[in-house]
Amino acid sequence: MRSLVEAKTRLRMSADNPHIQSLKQAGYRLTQARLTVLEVLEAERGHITSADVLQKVERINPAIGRASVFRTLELFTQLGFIRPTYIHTSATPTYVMMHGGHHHHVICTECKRFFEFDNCGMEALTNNLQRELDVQISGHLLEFYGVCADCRGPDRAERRT
Amino acid sequence: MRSLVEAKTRLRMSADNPHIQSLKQAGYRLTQARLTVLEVLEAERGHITSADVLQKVERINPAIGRASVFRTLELFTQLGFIRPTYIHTSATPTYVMMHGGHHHHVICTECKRFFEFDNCGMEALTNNLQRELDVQISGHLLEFYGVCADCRGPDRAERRT
DNA sequence: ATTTATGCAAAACTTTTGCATGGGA
DNA sequence: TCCCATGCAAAAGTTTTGCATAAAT
Repeated sequence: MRSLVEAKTRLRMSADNPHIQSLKQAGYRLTQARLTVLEVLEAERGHITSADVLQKVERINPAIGRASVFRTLELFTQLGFIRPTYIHTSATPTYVMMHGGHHHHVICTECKRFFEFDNCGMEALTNNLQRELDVQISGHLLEFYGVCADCRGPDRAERRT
Repeated sequence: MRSLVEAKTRLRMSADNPHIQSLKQAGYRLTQARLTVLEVLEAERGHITSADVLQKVERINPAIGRASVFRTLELFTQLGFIRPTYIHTSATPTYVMMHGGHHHHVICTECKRFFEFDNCGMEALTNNLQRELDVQISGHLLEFYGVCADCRGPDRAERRT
């Protein structure tokens, strides 16, 4: 009881949080597991592996079980809050926050660092696809792959590693 | 020996296959494991889980081991032939072929069917990102999420499931 | 009060590793 | 011939399940 209020408080009042609103509207209960996972995701700005979520959730509230964390990640994925993507390994995905339903980044294939960006200019394409495929589109993920300046070397030489 | 020739034959002569060329140029050997995984990926048009690759490879050549299949999937990912993406479950990724370094699809979040498309119009954005972030970009993945016509119901009613 | 969601712990999978050996160049 | 890549089998992780109980509405 008291912890639940605390969790809500850490999320800066449920009324202000759009994800909490969505959860409620979809008929899901505001539980500690869900609020804590949400808190962790928002604190990380949404780039985090399941293992990290697990670890951080446990740190905040050791009473929350592993299974609930996985169930929550799946629920949040279904609701479109987050999207799993494979960055470091194919064994476990990295979850990214889908702010406003979309997310864009450039991943360096060498060092795995990533750079987020806005202004993807997908509005026209979204509209075209909706019309042509008759699909009601709610969001998208756009990722670019490349090699960052650091990994290409300090002298910009295009050396092969 | 003989099987290797057979594997190459099934891939319609190595000389014609751009992936085989890339493998060679990068200094990797053309082994049965690699050629067979490539064959499976190309036959599936590149949408396939690791479990499916494992199964199909074993059907073609039972002598190829599990570990080699995973090692090959990782290698192909590094080389940019394929990209792991999350479609059905978080337990295992689905690999998509990155033809020409890129891939685009729309996934129905209800039935998980997907629709591929071309003409993403990413050239301008790619150039901008290369300049602004100083990253040498080699490819991209663009996925849209939505609900397809079938899942929205036959009468186009926007019913909630 | 009613259910939904949970925690637990085991089971079920998936992926990775280490090392001797085979096969490609 | 050389040494990269493999197969094997075990180890290491990760995710899921079943069920009694807690807790959110």
